[in-house]
Amino acid sequence: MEIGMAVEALAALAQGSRLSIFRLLVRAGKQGVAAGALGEELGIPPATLSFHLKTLAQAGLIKPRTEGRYVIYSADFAEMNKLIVYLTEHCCAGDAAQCAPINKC
Amino acid sequence: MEIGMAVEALAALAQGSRLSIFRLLVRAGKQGVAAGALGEELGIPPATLSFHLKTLAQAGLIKPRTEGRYVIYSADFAEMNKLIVYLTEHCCAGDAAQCAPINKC
DNA sequence: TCTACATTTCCAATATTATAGAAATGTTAA
DNA sequence: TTAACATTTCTATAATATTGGAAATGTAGA
Repeated sequence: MEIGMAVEALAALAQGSRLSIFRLLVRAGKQGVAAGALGEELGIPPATLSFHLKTLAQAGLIKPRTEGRYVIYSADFAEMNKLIVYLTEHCCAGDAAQCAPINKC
Repeated sequence: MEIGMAVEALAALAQGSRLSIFRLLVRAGKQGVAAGALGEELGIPPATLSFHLKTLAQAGLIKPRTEGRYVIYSADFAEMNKLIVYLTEHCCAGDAAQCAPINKC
């Protein structure tokens, strides 16, 4: 990952509604959740929701797929992991003893 | 971690200069780096640097300590790990088989 | 086709954030 | 105690992001 993409992903997550959307999708797993259900669950009006979903998708953190008239979004776990690696890499100049371990998802 | 702090930490990292500062401090480990050295290394003028360092410190991601007339900043690895846990927790509703593993720092 | 429904796009108002020069604060060494 | 240095605060300007109503687009079923 290069810095521009990392900044974009972090900016996408750095907003309350979007962070809630993303965490809900992380919890949901690969099967994903329809846009409408997200808006219902989180109390976000359609136009605002669409804006936030677009922002997260543009950042690569979530992926839409169409099923009939529904658009179903799911978290991109590989992209999430790339972001985490980007944040933590070269930690403590390689001296792992200085660093706390990170749990798996 | 609760959502307000997570948003604040992500917002702190969602900016090119600050992300570069943080990654440099992650690489440096516990010993940290003086403010001036960070500005020198990254080409950021003093007032701008101070603004960004304050933002990162306020978010809990870095900690300052004073040594003579230098202020030395270091990454807070525990806080970084809390943020990562917050992002990834409850992944795939507990079905770990769906999830890619996350590397240690 | 017509109607209902899901989602997105358009738009304008509002709020937040980044930038860096100049001045202020605090520390060290001569 | 004076001069040099490190860092922060003050300030104004410029740039960017958030919000949601209304209208548009696309899909499904009667």
